[in-house]
Amino acid sequence: MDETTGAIESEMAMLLRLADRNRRSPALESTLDRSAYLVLSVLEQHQVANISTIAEALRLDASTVTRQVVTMEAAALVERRRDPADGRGTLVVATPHGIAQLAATREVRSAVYADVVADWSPADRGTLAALLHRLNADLDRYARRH
Amino acid sequence: MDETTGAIESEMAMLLRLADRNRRSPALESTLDRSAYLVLSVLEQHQVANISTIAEALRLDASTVTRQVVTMEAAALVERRRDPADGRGTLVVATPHGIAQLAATREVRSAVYADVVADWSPADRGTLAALLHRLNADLDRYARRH
DNA sequence: GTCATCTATCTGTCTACTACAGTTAGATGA
DNA sequence: TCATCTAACTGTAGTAGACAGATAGATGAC
Repeated sequence: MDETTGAIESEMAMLLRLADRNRRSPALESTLDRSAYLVLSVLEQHQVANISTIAEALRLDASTVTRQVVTMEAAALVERRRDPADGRGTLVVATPHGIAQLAATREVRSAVYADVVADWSPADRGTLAALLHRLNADLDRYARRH
Repeated sequence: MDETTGAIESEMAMLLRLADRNRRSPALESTLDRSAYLVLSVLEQHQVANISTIAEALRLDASTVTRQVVTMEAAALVERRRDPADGRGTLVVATPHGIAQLAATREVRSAVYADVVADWSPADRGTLAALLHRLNADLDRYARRH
């Protein structure tokens, strides 16, 4: 077990804590909560998706996605329709309101991170973004293998 | 709003999701959960700490720490005593069992991350650890300012 | 010394997020 | 056409956390 890996682990533990704390930052008040934000991000890429596609993209249990989508439908962020090609399936699409909320939330959240890394050099920010991207890919691979 | 900041934001959103998912990885079964792990990490540095010190270190509400510590006491991970210098205060110390569990949990969690970044170069791992450290410091500053 | 005020903790209550087990309705192949 | 498979949904439960209010102990001005 090398030093660096231990450091990554402990930084990650603290990062998760602090990022969770940030979730309740006043800046994010009246924006989408994380689950709706992620579901709409998936819909942005797929246009239309069924429950299992969303669950798979976010590594969530389908029952979790069902409930999130039901809540989001009540908030008029998405619409649900029966899949004409498969009567068991539910097709989910973002509403214009959902799309607008996604954009607004993304704006606010990005502004928060812009503030957090305000005095980083562009090069460091680029490196961070790249390493996080790679880390996500590897975490995803790990989750699939286990 | 520059591109890179937007990328950092979306990578962070996904990172939080995937890391949360990892929390339930079979590898972590029968190790400390995140809250106990973090509380014991704080105690490792302070030896003895009262509730507010722990809350402050982890940016948690004191009521949250109270409950975590009560739970941990029931699991024999910590002991609580009345502060002799201040009858309102509660001093918390790790038990030998708590210390052993912290070490074991750290081992397992580090091994998971070792697996995740297995094919990274040592240089890239070092860069990741350093940038995460810096990001944590800046998130912490952000949380304090807002 | 005593009282008003401050502070450390604890309790009550609530929310967000998620999983697992079990049910149901529709699809599908022998 | 029936056994089986599968997509989604419902019931239930657990973790992690906040905020508001209660309580008991500390402290400073007088």
